[in-house]
Amino acid sequence: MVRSEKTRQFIIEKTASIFNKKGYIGTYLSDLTNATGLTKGSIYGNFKDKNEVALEAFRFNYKLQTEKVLFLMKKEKSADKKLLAFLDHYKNEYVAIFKNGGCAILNTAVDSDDGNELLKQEVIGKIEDWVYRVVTILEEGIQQKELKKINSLEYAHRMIAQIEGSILLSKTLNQSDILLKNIELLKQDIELLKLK
Amino acid sequence: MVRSEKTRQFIIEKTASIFNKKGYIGTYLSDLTNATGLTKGSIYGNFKDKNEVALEAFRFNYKLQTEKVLFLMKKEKSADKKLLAFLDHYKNEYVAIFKNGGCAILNTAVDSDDGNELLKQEVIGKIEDWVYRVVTILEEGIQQKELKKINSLEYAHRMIAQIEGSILLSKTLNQSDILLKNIELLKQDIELLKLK
DNA sequence: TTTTTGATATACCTTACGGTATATTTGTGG
DNA sequence: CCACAAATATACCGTAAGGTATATCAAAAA
Repeated sequence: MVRSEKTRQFIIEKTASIFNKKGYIGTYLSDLTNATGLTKGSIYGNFKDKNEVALEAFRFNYKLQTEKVLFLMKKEKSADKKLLAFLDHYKNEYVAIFKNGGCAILNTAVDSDDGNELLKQEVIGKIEDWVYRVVTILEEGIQQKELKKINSLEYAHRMIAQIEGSILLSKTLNQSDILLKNIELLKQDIELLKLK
Repeated sequence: MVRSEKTRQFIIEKTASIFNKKGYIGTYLSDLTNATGLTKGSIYGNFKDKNEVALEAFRFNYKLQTEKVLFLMKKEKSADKKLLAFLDHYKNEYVAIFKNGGCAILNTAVDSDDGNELLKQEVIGKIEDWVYRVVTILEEGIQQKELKKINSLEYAHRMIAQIEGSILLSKTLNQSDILLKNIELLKQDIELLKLK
């Protein structure tokens, strides 16, 4: 019981970045055995199929990227501080994110857009979570008279789009300043949202 | 001479959207033969390998997406009109783009980020072209006293990031209004740039 | 019309993919 | 410390991937 759960976790940890870099089809079982040092038998003893590994790998990558920032955001009390903490996260963590293959949501969304329906639904859910989280912060900020009245859903969509697009450009062109500058601009936007 | 060029073009046309949807590794030779009705022998008589087909397919997809809008932009004289025409393009063509598998730059950038170096260099070049084009329009507009003075490279990066991110969100969530709204916001930004 | 050349199809090769049945090993409760 | 259950490794399967050598066919030149 304990042993199998450990191996399962071990496999996920060791293969998550590979899935993020090479995608579902591009990651072969041989990649999984090489990365873990385990055999196919062992992997299939812990997972139903490659799809299940890929799904858990995505969940792991997502958690890896969000756990820290969610903690930091919870510590902040005001809406603007929460949002600024969120944006700062990319400034502080983009090197690690890039080393891990880039934003898991971006990669998996594109990768699963044709074909892997399970993975696609999972990534849709995560994006919706993300949008919901930003919207909630904005709404609370508006209600607390901390922020100007805006359409918070539209604002969230725009912000997230800009972040994802910036990651794409920065990573592809290998120019981290694009991401850093755009994050800075988003932070300025937040400042302009503040009431007092 | 003429015949082979025709077949080559035929193969590219028939397979371009498949590559855009399924990616390089995910598109099999069987997809190519099925889509064209030709045999592997015929395909390999016209292309060195799958990589070459993928490269030409990307070039075709890129051209398909940009040819029309470049023509429309050239017709406009002022910088702001050129940029608005460019933005309107997404409003008018997103259905066709989505049907073709989405933005070829976005898909190919993510797809080739690990592994396919040739394709990656090609997509980098196209993004740089795109950035350069926007920067040139902005610079000319500034020089002609049509637009306010801004850092045109940063402006271009932000604009492109927002477009790509919006396409990603819209396509993944199947909510075209996200793209449409963000294009509208970008158009408003352009209006604010105008001196007149 | 025949010849020749370029284009396409056929048949085949090697490799390795995802997956599974079975044997072996390892850790743990009695 | 032994027996048993759970976990891992071994050995194998069918399929299809990318690619190629060769045969056939079609079109244009002689």
